[in-house]
Amino acid sequence: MAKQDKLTPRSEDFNDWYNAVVQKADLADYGPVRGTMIVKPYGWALWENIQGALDSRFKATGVQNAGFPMFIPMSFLQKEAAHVEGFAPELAVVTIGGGQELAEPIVVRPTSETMIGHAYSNWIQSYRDLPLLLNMWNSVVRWELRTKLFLRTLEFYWQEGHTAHATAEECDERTRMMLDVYTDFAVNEAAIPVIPGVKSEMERFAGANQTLTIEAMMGDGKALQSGTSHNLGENFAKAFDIQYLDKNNELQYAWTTSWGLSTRFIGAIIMTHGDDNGLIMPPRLAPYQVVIVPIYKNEEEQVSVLEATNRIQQELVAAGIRVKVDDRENLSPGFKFNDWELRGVPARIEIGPRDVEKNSVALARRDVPGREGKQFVSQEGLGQTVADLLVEIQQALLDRATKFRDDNTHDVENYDDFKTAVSTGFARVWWAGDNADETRVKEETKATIRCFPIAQPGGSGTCFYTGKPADKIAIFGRAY
RNA sequence: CGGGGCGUAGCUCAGCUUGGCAGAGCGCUCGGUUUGGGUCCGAGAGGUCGUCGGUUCAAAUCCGGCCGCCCCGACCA
Repeated sequence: MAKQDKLTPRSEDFNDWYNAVVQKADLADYGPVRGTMIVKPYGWALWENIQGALDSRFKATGVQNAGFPMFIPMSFLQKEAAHVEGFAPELAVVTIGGGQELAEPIVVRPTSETMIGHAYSNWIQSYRDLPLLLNMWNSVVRWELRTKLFLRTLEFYWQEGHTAHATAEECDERTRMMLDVYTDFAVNEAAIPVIPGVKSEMERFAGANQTLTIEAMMGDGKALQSGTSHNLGENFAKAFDIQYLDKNNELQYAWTTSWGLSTRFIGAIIMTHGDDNGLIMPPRLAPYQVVIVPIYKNEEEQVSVLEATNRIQQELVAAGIRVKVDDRENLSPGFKFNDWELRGVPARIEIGPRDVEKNSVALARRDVPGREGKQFVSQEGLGQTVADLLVEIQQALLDRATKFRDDNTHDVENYDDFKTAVSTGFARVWWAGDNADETRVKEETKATIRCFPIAQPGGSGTCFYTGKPADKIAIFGRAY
């Protein structure tokens, strides 16, 4: 195996790097229908860890999981004007069932607000029925024209939460609460320093009064919307007649929210942390946190090395660490090192005859390549040593990503500087433009308002584009 | 849907200009060898050359239709 084709360096062709890494790291493959994706076990394991981290957070806020049909009557979509207008171009529609032409076409859900609206209008009669807090883990279908593994496929996996409330205040609070959940998850589980903020009117979800988002910067400086939380106001309640009697026996419309995070987030992890050697998984979400590579020349060494390997594996498992032992025959250790680096396993333990003799192991960290990242440590207390290292790696990834984002985010005051800024990253600007201005900026620079950050500096300034007085700052960037 | 590129082994591709036995590297299987940063040797398996038609004694190769995929644009979690 003299030379196996290497990854295209990220700096050379980020897109090519991404496509190669997704497939070579065994996360996913293309499905037979254009734009569809097969998620492979390693990729799905990552998704399961994402699900676990989110699900427990949802439940901690009182949310329960449920399942709803993937088939939605076409007429449901049409009940909310903005909603149908937004989704009509990308619907998959079933017109034949069981060999018979259907009386009414059935839509494969692109999202479930309408199905939820239907159910909630039946379930909600009284203020005592509120709040109603449900979530579902499912897949949805949107007929996208241009697709890319994890980032945009015809079908994708996600969770969609749907809540109904008695008051506008509670609704608002829940919208914000779920944004905070996503932010906490992204920062503390995925080590991705997202910017929580408010979407502009143009980027708002079809049918929402307000869309909140977490925006992340990828390794090429482009933005990725990584999770969203929508305040739907009374829009869907009015369209689906979700009404309840309040304490004064007066009929009121409910206030609803919806919020989602998809397998797109896997793309965010890949593009935030990966390097020229492949993936780097954040330890808290990594399917395998440590890989052990045993090294031996002959049978005698094999026996003692594997004995030590098993013992160490058990100790690490007992310490709550997710461990993979690579006992594949006929593959050299060097090959395995590269292989697991490509797959992004955060830490690697090498055990050879010399280690058995000296009661040590070689411990390498994925985020620091080469010799610098490798150290020889005692087998004594290895569980704790590794656990500590994983915490350190998690923090280092967050620090590095934060620095990268900050280094590539620029405060600008004029259009020329703006264009320079968005060619490599984000521009942070005072903004007082309208939709037409935003459209023009997009046409001229490909950059859009990613969000108005929740954390506003206060005060006021001058809009870089219109020259008008502005009271809020916006983050602009080119987006996936 | 507009512009460009491409369909040959599981993957990456050569062969096509000038028609004449279906190829290489990687991967896979078997045997041996090796193993502390992408081991080496040997033997194998594997293809209706996207598809339909045309030209020809003869088509992966020339001509036409269709289908599909990739990249760039418009649309998007």
